[in-house]
Amino acid sequence: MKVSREQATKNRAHVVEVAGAQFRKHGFDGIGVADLMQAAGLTHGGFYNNFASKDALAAEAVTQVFAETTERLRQYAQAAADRYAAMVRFYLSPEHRDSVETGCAIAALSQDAARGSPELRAAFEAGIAAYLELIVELAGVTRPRAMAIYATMVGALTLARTVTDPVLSTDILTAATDNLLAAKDS
Amino acid sequence: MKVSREQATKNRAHVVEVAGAQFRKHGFDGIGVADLMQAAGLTHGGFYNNFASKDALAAEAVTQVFAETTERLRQYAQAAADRYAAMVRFYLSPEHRDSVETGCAIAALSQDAARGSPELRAAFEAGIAAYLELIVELAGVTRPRAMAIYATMVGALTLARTVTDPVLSTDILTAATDNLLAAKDS
DNA sequence: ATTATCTATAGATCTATAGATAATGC
DNA sequence: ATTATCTATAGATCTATAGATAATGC
Repeated sequence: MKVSREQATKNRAHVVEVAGAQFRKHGFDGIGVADLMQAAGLTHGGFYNNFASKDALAAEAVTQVFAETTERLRQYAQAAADRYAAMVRFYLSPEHRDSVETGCAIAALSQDAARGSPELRAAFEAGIAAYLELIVELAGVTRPRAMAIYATMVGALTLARTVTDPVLSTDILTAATDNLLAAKDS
Repeated sequence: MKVSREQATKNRAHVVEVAGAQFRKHGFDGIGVADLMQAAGLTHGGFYNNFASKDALAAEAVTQVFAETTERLRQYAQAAADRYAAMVRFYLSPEHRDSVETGCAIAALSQDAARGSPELRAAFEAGIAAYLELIVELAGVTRPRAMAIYATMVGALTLARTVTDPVLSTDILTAATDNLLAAKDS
């Protein structure tokens, strides 16, 4: 049953990748180690050879998710004429709302993270800092303004995912988008 | 061990009250029925005479929390000269940030709620609708603008609670407050 | 020989229920 | 007699570990 060292490294990375999606989808407490490993095609016993604990995996998965999502957003926005508008529209799109498992870690997990371990919170804090840098860079705004923009995007996506009425949900996304685009530097 | 019907009614209400605080503090999955009942001064076996399930209690507690928090915000803002500014400053105060268990249900639990039962989500949806009405009333803004204001407040509070650096946390609250006050009707 | 992965399980949860108990309220 | 609350427990989780297995890589 043993695999090559190279394959083992790939397996480990795959567990982190799967965990990033599963945690966002189900929440940190909504998915167990055994189910995570099964989703990655492994048995749960092997987990602790690769990770010190479920919490350590969570911190690692969150770091990975931030790296992926900020890079994706950067690529997308940099190709657009109006980078600020592209960023806002991308973040507040119905597609992002309907794709929790591949979307923003903050919008999916930050409330649980705030109750989490120092390690987990540190991973989020680093991700938030990088995200703010990205907004400053893409939108050409001040750091305080980037904070307000980020807050509006996170809050709107969170609200849009909480309500069940599709009209209200879309209205929230549209309202936040319109307000952000109308007042870029306010 | 039996108590009067009157006392039983009080006990039930007390469980809902305690649950509202404990759920906000620990998350829906972070506190069990036995611990909730113990915090209310009862044993966990009696729980199911009063509630159909833990989820039913969650929906009831959330409804109660929204009623309390919106009423408190209304009272506070209506006594101020600038109701809009009072509302924003109240919501984005360090005191609110540091009082998860008595604060806004959305900022504490909405991400878990989005993964929850239809009953739970319905309780949140009604609370959100009432909150938007309150903002429209207090701030005298349009409904779309109320959505953007609410989104900014929820997102900023969520971010401020996620980071561990107290300076960054306060900066986020201040940035969101300043932006909202500078652009009330944008 | 080393080690990546497996099976199996310990120990500690959790939700929900069954049945006993004892005070209320007809 | 009714019923609010209690004790005790069933059954299903969950995290983490112990020890076995078998393929890699010296």
